[in-house]
Amino acid sequence: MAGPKRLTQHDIAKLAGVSQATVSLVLNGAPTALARIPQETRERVQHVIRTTGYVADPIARRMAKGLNRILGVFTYEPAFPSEQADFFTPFLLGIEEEAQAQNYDLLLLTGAGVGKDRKIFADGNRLRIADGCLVLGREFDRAELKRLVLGDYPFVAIGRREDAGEPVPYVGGDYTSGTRALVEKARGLGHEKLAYIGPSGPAESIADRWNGFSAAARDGAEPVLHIDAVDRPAGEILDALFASGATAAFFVELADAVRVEVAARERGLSLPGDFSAVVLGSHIRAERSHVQFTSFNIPREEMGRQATAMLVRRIEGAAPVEQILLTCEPVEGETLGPAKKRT
Amino acid sequence: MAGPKRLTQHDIAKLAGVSQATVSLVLNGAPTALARIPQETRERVQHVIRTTGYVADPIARRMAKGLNRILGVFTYEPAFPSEQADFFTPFLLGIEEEAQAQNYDLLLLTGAGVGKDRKIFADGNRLRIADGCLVLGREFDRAELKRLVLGDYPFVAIGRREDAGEPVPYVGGDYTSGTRALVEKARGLGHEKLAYIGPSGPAESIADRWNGFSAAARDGAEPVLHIDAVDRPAGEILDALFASGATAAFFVELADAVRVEVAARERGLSLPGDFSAVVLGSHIRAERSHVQFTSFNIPREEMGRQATAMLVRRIEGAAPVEQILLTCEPVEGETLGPAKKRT
DNA sequence: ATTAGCTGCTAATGCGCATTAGCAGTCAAG
DNA sequence: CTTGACTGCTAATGCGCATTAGCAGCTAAT
Repeated sequence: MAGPKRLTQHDIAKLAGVSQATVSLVLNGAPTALARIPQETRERVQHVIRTTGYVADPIARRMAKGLNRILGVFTYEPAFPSEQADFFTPFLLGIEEEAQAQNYDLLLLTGAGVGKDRKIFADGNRLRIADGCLVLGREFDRAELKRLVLGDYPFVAIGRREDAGEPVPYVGGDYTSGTRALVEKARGLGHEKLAYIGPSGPAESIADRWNGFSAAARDGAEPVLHIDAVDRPAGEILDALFASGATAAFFVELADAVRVEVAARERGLSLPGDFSAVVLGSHIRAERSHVQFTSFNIPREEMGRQATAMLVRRIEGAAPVEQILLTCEPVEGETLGPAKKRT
Repeated sequence: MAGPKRLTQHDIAKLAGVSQATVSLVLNGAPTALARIPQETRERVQHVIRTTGYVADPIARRMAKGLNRILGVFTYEPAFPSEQADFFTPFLLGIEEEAQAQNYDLLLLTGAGVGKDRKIFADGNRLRIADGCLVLGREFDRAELKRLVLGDYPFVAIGRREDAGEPVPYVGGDYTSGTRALVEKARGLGHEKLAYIGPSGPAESIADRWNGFSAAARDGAEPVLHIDAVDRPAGEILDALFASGATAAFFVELADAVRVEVAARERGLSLPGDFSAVVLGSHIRAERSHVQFTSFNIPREEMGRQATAMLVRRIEGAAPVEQILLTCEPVEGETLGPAKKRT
């Protein structure tokens, strides 16, 4: 059933003419213990290890000591499918980088459920193979999050998360401030009637954008339109936009902005001449559109890096819960201009 | 962080007034063993389990069973940095999908060396943490491959590999046939003088394309130009192309084809009117060019899936070495047309 | 000569579970 | 009243490792 059986420390011990305990000590004994094993013996053991390619079984290691220098990465959606890949890849890049720097390996938890129905705590919960775990995904299962928070397994979320019983450790992007800055910029350019186009789900990332928008809009500008449904035809959105008298439109999704821009162009309108458009987040694939939208940047790689560092801190030092929001720098772009006077 | 110590079967046993073994049996004993535990006892145990919320520690479980259900993924280049991401992502997608289906987790080996200097057997090598391993990358280190093949650690390469001491288990793309088909198609359109533009390294993927090209070209068409160096200016390549009298150019790298096409357009030439161009492989990011080149598709996702399945077979059943080449379907494109008569 | 201290190792134990051998009791058949 | 079969459970072991206690042999100091 099981393929060729693994080498064990016992095998190494026999080959080196020592005991299993000695092999373990050579491998990772405390300095005080190591000092009592002469150079000669250590080298003999090391040599056998090197020639056989022996590596300690992570499961056993974790069993005995509780740590194995492996970080789990759990994604609520499969990480690589092409629609998702562009979303997850930058995070993974940052994570991989930092993990390597900290000398941890990454265990990609494929989850038990198929496709969309992933659950952390599904069958036999393999989570604990790793020393700790990063959790990412657009939508979190609140019940699972709560269970995680209340448990004693170290984890860090990527993306801001509301308290779930207790505060959730996370590294997120400061969408609220990013959005507010853009709204203020628009106001500075004379925009007084603003449209908000995007979903309004319970997800924190969505809520933050909306909060930033409405907070900034309230004092100075006027939100005149809020289109929730995103599957509406671009032409319809455009119509609503003009009917409302808005001079600037804030899009949560780049895709919507692109669609609306295309529709506008077809009508002979241009941005930002006829109206301004702002996207609340960085473009995943900028090259798909030839328009460089005004927006803010989401520092995904940096989020991955910092989340990883935070997780390691929690694993190694039982650090207190931290919550970090990274600044989302504005992206100048070319779709936000002075407000056009309408009649 | 603070939490009561994890419950163990021992705790459950005490609460239910039975032994640890009984708890384990109730939880997942063989039917024959279960038959000997009366309903009443089972219910008592189940009740305690339910009220305490006990869940078996998956680590200990795997430890006892002897299987980790972890697949390693080793890449010869870091997988996520953006230049590489487009290359690796489709493979990873397939791998993740199949791993999930087979209920394995993925261990991404971040590699010891940073950047280009990755080695599988670098010391501190954590390869064997996993039950088996997938190896991918454009260029393999032959010495390492040999060591892998001769060892008894289950692995599967992605991409065809020459024997290295013994046959290498792999799942690759059939570039030879893919290339041959395209050459034959060109011949059918009247192309008799063909150019081959691309490197000719030792890598199997490169060799296969060249073999397919020269085999197909030999009977019917005539290879009249072979440009190895790829860093030459596009204009120069174009000059050489015309000087040779070739009516169709076969590019190994999409990037070269794009450059040459741009240069041609600048000279007022058009494809496939003035000459035909064929790319030997699928476009990683087609949208970067507005020209849809005639080429063949590399089924990267499927390669990932099948390689994963093959690896699982080897791990679980010690299956014999398999070598699979997947068909690379032609991509019609718009750059291959009838040969133009030259003077 | 005894003690104390050091060196170079190893035996033993436990992590939480799965699994097997087997014990004590009951009951029916011979 | 003995044997055998069956019932209802438990003790014991091992998975591969980390870790601790401690043993035997030696030297230096008292």
